[in-house]
Amino acid sequence: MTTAIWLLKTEPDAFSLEELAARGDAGEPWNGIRNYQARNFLRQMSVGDSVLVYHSACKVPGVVGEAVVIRSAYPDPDALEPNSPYFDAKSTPEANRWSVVDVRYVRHFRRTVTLQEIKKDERLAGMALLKQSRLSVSPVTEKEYRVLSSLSD
DNA sequence: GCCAACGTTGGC
DNA sequence: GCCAACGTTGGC
Repeated sequence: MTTAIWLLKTEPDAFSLEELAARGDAGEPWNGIRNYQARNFLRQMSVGDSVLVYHSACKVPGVVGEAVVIRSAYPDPDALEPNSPYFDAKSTPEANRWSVVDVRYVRHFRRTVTLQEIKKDERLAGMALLKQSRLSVSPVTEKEYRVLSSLSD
């Protein structure tokens, strides 16, 4: 099957692309997704899918680089952990509502493609990121990916 | 820090 | 099943 491309948002104050880079080959579980639409996209991800990493709620929001899916969706253990900020009282080991995928760092873009630039570029006008600004996991088309990559050089 | 957008919850 | 109240996201 062909590999898909996704955009994942993260607040760099909480977890940045730099921190993902520091995890090396082990990668990191992309946890804490607590929105059904975002979760459903997580569940569609396959090993090898590309991930664009977007920094939100920061000085210059935008796409900062790239990662890759190294483990497809599995139940999010944090949902069952009472001390976790992501604890969900309605989830049980038998019926965990939430999923997580593991991702590994690939590269930083030479330069950040800012939200401002994305909004200005009519080739990116269809991006799910713009249509649903609060969605933290969204699909990216091949064409959008090519435009974003070229803007990052 | 403000506030618009929008998802979730819960009473009825 | 509707919808008001509430909470969260995230740009600015």
